[in-house]
Amino acid sequence: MYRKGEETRELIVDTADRLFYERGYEHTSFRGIAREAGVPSGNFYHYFKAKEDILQAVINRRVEMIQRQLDDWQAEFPTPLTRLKRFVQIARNSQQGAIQYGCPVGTLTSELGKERTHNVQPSVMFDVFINWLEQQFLALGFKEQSRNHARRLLAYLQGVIVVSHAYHDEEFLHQEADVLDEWLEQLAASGNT
Amino acid sequence: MYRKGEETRELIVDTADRLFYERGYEHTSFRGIAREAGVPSGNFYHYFKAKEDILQAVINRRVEMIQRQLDDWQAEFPTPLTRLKRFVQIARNSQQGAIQYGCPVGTLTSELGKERTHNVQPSVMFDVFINWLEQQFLALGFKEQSRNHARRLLAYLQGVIVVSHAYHDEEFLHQEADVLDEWLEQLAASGNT
DNA sequence: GTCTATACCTTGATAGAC
DNA sequence: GTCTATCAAGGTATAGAC
Repeated sequence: MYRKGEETRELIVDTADRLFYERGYEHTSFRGIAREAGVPSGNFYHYFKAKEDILQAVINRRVEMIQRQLDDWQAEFPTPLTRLKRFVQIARNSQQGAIQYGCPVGTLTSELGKERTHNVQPSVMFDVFINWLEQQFLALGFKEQSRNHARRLLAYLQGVIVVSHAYHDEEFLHQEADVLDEWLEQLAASGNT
Repeated sequence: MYRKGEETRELIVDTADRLFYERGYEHTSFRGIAREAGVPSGNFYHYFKAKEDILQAVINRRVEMIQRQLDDWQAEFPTPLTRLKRFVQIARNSQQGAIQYGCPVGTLTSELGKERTHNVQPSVMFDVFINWLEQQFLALGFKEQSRNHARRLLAYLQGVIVVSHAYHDEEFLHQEADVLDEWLEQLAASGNT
């Protein structure tokens, strides 16, 4: 049963999520979110008493969406290799966003990592990916190396997006996604034996 | 012949460089730089008429320092392979900074890449690295693939630093530096034949 | 729950005395 | 060249009428 209040709250988190991605956290103001969402800034503090609370809500929202996406892929793709390839496919699909704004998770994590004062843990977004990737490598037959493979795959993709974003270079993004696909196929072949 | 003014200007750029790294560009204020440098904020505008001018000065300074470093390595290490390995060594040496604040070049590039209004090009810092790395791969016998190898090496290292920074994990940084060293040795062996 | 008005602070930037 | 005083704008945050 949704009241008006819940809808307003969701609208605020939606808008904040988008603006944090497009402008960065520091560069996004309370008033900016309020303006963009069409919510009077005074009304804001009924839902979030500090800017950091919105940040936490945005991170929670992203974690949920990522987990939902990964669960869907788990059901949709039959083998670990096809699932891992679907993960790499993220880069190709989100090319517009990645080229223009970088990775939503990576850029926010990098930005917040500089601050020592706040209490949020942006790395939980990475955790969801790494845990899921680890499961795929375990299913491929890897043991204690699975987590390393998972982190390496995530790290490589992060680096590729950082460089592609810096140069606004779609071609490099696609090219390296192909390289990753090849690497996964070789790894899958060696892991099964 | 250095006047007092030149020294003050250098002090400002030094301080801004450090604070942009430790806090990020948006999170660093004019007054913050002035306070930290011990220069009255009013005096500031004698040297830089806008915040973006300091940013440009900091980027120029970093490009010069990177180029000087790479020139030194070019003279100090006799073979392309040892030079490439020295590049990877950056990650191991700068572990404290990389773990705490991320890569000075990567984080600034990611942050500024979101903004569409300013006129600075942070990717020039990447250019210096990529051009130098490309020369090393060319010297190893690679042809048109050299630039790709250079970008891939840089991208991988960027990604590793992003993940290490997110988790404050020195171990992953060292481990992946070892992996990169191995990759370089294999590549060098295949390139010479 | 909603919205206006506003308090209080810091920001980037300037004018002008020394 | 140096420094104080100050500006307008925008930041986070709050009080209180509806």
